[in-house]
Amino acid sequence: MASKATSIDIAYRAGVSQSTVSRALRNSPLVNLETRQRIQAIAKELNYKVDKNASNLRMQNSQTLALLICEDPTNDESMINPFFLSMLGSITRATARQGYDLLVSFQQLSTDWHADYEDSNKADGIILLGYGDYMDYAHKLDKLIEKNTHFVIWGAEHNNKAVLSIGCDNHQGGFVATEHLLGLEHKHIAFLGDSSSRSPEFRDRYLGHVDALKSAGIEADKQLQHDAINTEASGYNAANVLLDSGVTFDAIFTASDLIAIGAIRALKKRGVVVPDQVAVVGYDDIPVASFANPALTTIKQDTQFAGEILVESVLKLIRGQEVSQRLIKTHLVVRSSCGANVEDN
Amino acid sequence: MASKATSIDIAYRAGVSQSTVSRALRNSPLVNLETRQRIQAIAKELNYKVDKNASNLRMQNSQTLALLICEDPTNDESMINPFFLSMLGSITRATARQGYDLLVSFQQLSTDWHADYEDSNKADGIILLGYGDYMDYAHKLDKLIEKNTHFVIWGAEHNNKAVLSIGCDNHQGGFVATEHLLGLEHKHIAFLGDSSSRSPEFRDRYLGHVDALKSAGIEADKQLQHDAINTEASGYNAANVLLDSGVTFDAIFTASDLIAIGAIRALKKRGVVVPDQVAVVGYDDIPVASFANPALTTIKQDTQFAGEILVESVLKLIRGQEVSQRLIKTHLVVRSSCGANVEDN
DNA sequence: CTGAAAGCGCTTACAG
DNA sequence: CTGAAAGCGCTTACAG
Repeated sequence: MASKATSIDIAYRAGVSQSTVSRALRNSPLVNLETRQRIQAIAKELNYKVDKNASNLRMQNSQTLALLICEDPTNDESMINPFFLSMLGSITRATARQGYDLLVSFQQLSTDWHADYEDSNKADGIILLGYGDYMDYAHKLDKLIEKNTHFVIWGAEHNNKAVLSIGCDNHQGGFVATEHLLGLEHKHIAFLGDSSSRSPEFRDRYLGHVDALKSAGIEADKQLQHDAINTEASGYNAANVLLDSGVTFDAIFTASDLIAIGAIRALKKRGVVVPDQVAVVGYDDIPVASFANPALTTIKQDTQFAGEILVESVLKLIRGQEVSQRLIKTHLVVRSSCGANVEDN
Repeated sequence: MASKATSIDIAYRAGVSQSTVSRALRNSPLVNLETRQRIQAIAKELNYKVDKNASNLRMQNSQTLALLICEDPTNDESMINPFFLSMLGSITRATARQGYDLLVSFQQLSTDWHADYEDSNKADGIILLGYGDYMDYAHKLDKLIEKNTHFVIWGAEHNNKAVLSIGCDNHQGGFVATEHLLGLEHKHIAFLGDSSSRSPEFRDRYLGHVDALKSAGIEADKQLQHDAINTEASGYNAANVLLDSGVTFDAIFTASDLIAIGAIRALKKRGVVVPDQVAVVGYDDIPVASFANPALTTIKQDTQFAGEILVESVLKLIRGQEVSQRLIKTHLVVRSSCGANVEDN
């Protein structure tokens, strides 16, 4: 095949200048309608596509967004957080809908970020997805701010007010989940998940949990909270620690579905029946949740909507428009692991 | 912040020409070592990054690969095939390791492809991931070939020999799965999944299944095969059709894990105990497989390795090197749904 | 409405 | 070892 057609080739065939071709292809009203259509027809015939590198270089933008997914270093390579994957899907679609391309990259928190996408003019803005330990990369965010990078981060509100974060209302999610368990007459509700400021999202879910208890006149018992990171194995371990502690509990609210699934495995292994003896509520509504046994009652985050807001927000940032923090409402998905419903599965 | 530093800024500070800066930054031995280091230090200080648009325009390549994930139009938006997601992870990593960036896009089979990535110089090559109906996009592939695009497609070997495909050995996978069930004394093994040429991967799994039966002296019974596409719902329906048919069977081999999970749900609903009354083996080893109840015995495709081969292959294509079709071996993962193992869960 | 020209920020052949 | 210069393929201000 001959090498790619350029605007000069079209100009030659159309008998006009290259400038006119460029204008016509961008559908400029400056160009005579007839000429414009003729040029567009030739472009189509030659299978011409504007060279993005040339165009971007000239326009000084890239019409591209970068998505950085920062994984927990503890997760093994193949096991990507399913929640992120769901977000990835909706972000990709939202980006495409806005006429942008999406550069995707997975980053270990430990390693140096290739966050130079914007520096090298490969992307106009960056979306950060991370569930991990915020402390570890706080200084990296500072660097981004310093460099005046356009970026949004998914998750809890950040200490640094210059960081724009979009996230689900974790406090509300924790509140609703616990409220649901309380409504089912559970009094001793354990919480499995990190409650420190190192995991702001988990912490907010915990605080929502505590507030729901408080509303019911129950004081949160620190003995019923055990740390866990977002993996099945960690949930399994935390549940065992809880069981070994000998403290009485009739329900568990976990900071994530993965933790819940691990906890259920631990309970089963000890012969504890879910939900009859212990009710379990998870968080995220990952695909596995509905296939778990029993099917997991959980808090659903609307990833579809979240992806749209995330993309819309970076775009606003890029355009210099006003943007603000935003909390997305979550909602409860009742299945059978909480004992409220034994229809499914 | 001041606008981005360019090589001219560095040249000015270093008291050399812009050409020398460019050479120094690419670490050319042509530049005096000392000068080179001085220039690199200044670049670092200024936080300089080569402008990719300018560089790519000049070099006529983009150091970028595009990944097109073509979904089944039947799947709802949020439910992306988990197997693809796993591939996405490994492809992203393999791409990064090779110093390339990855542009990701989801495409409905129905709509027109934005497969103009390479045309517009945004990507040097394309990786196509699709589990769907090959017929539907055969002519789109023809167009890609015609345009001399560098692309690899994941999946079964393609009729058109000009198409480079990399895939797992579906025939072997089907053979091994069936062999395993036969070894467990199952004689009446049903197959759930499309066996037509419209789904070449499913068809190959079916053919492997048939050959394994043949090796055991069993003639495949067409009454035991029912079509299903790659969704849980379709598996559920197919299993019901099978149950309604009244034909005897003691095991089911499904063309995918999602189908298996749907089938198990149908069996449970009818009071059929898995694996005691009917053994089930799936295909893919998606994350859900190990959490299913009972945990799913399945055929694992090594997505890590597959991603690497895929990336390596497009890269070779781009460099004009020799590449050939390639089949990746699969292996059996024994869990409890086949009755061979009741340890887990 | 159209064309000639400048320039986006690089890389590299050419000349020294 | 270094510099001046051309050129990658566009977009757009300027002049007509």
